Amino acid sequence: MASSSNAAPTGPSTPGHALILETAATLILEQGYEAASLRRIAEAAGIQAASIYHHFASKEALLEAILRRGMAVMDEAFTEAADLPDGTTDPRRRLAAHVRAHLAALYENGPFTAANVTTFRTAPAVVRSAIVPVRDAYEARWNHLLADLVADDVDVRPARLMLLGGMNASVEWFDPERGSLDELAEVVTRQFWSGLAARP
Amino acid sequence: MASSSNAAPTGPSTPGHALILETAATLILEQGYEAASLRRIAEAAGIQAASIYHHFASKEALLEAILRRGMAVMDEAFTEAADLPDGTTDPRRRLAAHVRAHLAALYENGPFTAANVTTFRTAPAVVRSAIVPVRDAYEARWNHLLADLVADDVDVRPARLMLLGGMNASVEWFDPERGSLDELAEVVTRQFWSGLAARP
DNA sequence: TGGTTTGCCTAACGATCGTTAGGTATGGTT
DNA sequence: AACCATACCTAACGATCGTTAGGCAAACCA
Repeated sequence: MASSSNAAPTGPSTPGHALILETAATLILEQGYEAASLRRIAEAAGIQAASIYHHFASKEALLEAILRRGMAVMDEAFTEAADLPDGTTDPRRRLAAHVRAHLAALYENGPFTAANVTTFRTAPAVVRSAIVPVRDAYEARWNHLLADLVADDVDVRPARLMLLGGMNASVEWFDPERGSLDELAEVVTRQFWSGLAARP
Repeated sequence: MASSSNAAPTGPSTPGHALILETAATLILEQGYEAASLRRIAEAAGIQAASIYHHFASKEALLEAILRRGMAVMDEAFTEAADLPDGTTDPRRRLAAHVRAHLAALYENGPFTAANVTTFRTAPAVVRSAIVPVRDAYEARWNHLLADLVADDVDVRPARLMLLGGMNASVEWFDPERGSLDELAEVVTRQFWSGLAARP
């Protein structure tokens, strides 16, 4: 294999390149990968469909670039949440910071992260297997975090799946224009950490 | 309007009709609505694409029938879980029964319920708005249940969204052939009811 | 037994899909 | 001034899409 890392090749990042990427991510998020045709993406970006091929080798390559960037955003958010301003070790605080970071990535960084959540499952096999290791790495970071917060003998994987599943499902109902991201993060954290029974 | 209820028209339910429905649900769940073409569905069912139109008016009508049936399955499961054998009123028991029922509907009743989870968001607007009231009714039942289990002044809606989101997200990783549904239901219930902090 | 309905078929329609070939204007390099 | 890569364009390719028209055989009803 040519590379031993999952690092994104980032790409040229010229204005045209970035515009296509952003437009495609928006439309794919809204309509799904198959329904968002290259002609519709091109029209929304103000260019011709064939011009996309100057920047991306295929529609699948375009999707992979979108998903890869979405994962990169989430990974950066996790990293930033990991070093709290003061050297806090309070488990609930640390959890809250990462929850807030994941939700922020989902809603503040354009459609890249959200497209990751909604499109991955039905993406072409080639694309999916290219992204799988990146996904696994991100989920492993969550596993390590959660394992760090609770007793040693707890299997945190089911809890992680529920937490990420619950947060990601919020893209179906949460509107950052109408609701507060901080409130959402607080509700999610409280529910996940203390459960429903402990609710005041 | 012709009807004032959300009841499913059930349909003729002849063998051919049912086979198409089941085959289409499977393929749409696997590949998504757009990617699952009528020709592929027909081939998997052993008929010709045009023959589908003898049973369904359009591809959209086919999808709507699938989603409607999925919702019906979930609704029945909820109803059955509502009357516990003994007249139990223990909140956690009641919650556990409904969690188990929802997960069972997701995994034991073919691809109809799962297709509902994965396909709804990007379904054609006509189909989506036809299903929305059915969805709302189901979610309202959960709201009432949860409100019944906790103190009166608690807003249970965020908790419900996280619970259903977490359970539905399990279709991306849980394999009923390999894992126990009862165990999954127990883990979900415990996590949702008591939170991570209370975990032994 | 003749007529009608049911359940599928073949064949084809126009539209749209991802993709390719080849051209053109622009802007920097030598 | 000659050159060349960049960033788009127009035009078209074969394939596939949802859908329609019309036929044919078996089953049901009179």
